[in-house]
Amino acid sequence: MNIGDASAQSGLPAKTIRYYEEIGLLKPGRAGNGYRDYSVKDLHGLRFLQRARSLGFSVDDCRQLLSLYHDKARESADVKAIAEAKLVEIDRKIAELVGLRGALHHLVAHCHGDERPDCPIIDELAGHGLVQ
Amino acid sequence: MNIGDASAQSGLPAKTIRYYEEIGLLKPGRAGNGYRDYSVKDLHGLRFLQRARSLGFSVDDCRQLLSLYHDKARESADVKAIAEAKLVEIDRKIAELVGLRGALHHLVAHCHGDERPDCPIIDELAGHGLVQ
DNA sequence: AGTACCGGTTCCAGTAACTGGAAGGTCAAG
DNA sequence: CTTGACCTTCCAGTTACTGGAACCGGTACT
Repeated sequence: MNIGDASAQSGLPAKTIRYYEEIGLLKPGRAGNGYRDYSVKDLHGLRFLQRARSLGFSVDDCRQLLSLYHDKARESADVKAIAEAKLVEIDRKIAELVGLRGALHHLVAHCHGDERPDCPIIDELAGHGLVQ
Repeated sequence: MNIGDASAQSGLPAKTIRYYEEIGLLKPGRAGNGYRDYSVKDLHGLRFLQRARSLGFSVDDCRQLLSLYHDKARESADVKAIAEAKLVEIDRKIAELVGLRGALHHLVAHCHGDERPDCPIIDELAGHGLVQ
C-alpha cells in the first residue's frame, strides 16, 4: 500500500507519516520503484500513533507505548504508569490555564473598553494595576 | 544598567531579554564598551513583557500590547479586544484538555496495572478498545 | 510518441519562544 | 597580573510537524 492510502486509512497526513519514519517510529518496506510500501501491520502502527497523539501523548510517549504495544510480554503497569503521568501533566496544565483565565477575566471585567485611553489592563501589565 | 541587573529587576532571563531585542520588542542603548544599557523606561517595558507573557499572551500579542502601552491616545477597547480574544483561546484550550483528561482517566481507571500483559489502554489505542 | 496530471521521492526552511553552549572581550578585585 | 564574574555574538537544539521546490513514476488520452 502506498503512502497516500496509508494516510487515508490512518488519518495521518503523508508528511507526518514520513516524519514518523524519519524519527524512527516505523520502517515500512520499499517497492521496486522506491515508493514506501505499507503492510497491514504498518497500518495498525499508524492508527495506534494517530490515536495516541490525539489523546495528548507526546511523540516520545508514543515511542514507548508503541514498543509496549509490540511487546507481548509487557506488564500493563508500565502502560498505566505512562498514562497516569500524562494525566498528572494534563491536570497541571488545566490548573495553570484556569488560573490564567481567572486573572485575565478579572482584568477584562474591569476595562470599560471604549474610545478612552484609560485602561486597567494596561495599568496592571505596567505594574500599577488593581490586581494583586 | 547592564543586562544582568535588568534581568534581576524584570524577572526575565538575560537570554530572553536579548531575544526580545533580536525580534524587535525593545532597543536599549549601548554603553561605550558595547554592553547593553537599560534605562528605567526600558526596565518598565521588560516588566510589562514579563507580566503579559506570564498571563499567557503570545509574543505577538505582547508586541501589540506594548505599542498600545506606549500609545497615549490608545482606545481601551483595543486592549480589551486582545484580552478577550486570549480569554476565548484559553477557554478553548481548557475545554480540550478537560476532554482529553476524561478519555485518559477512563482508560486508566480500567487498567488493572499489574504484571500481566493484558491492557485496556493498549487495546484502545490499537482500536480494539472499550472506549467509544 | 507525446503530454497532462496525479502521486511518489528527497531535501531545505520555517514555525514559537526560547535555551544551552562555545569563543572571546571587559571590568573590578586581590 | 591573574582570576572570575559578566558581557558580547553566533550557532545549534528543542517539539512536532508543515510548506515548498525540484524531480521521478505511472497511467490515461490523443
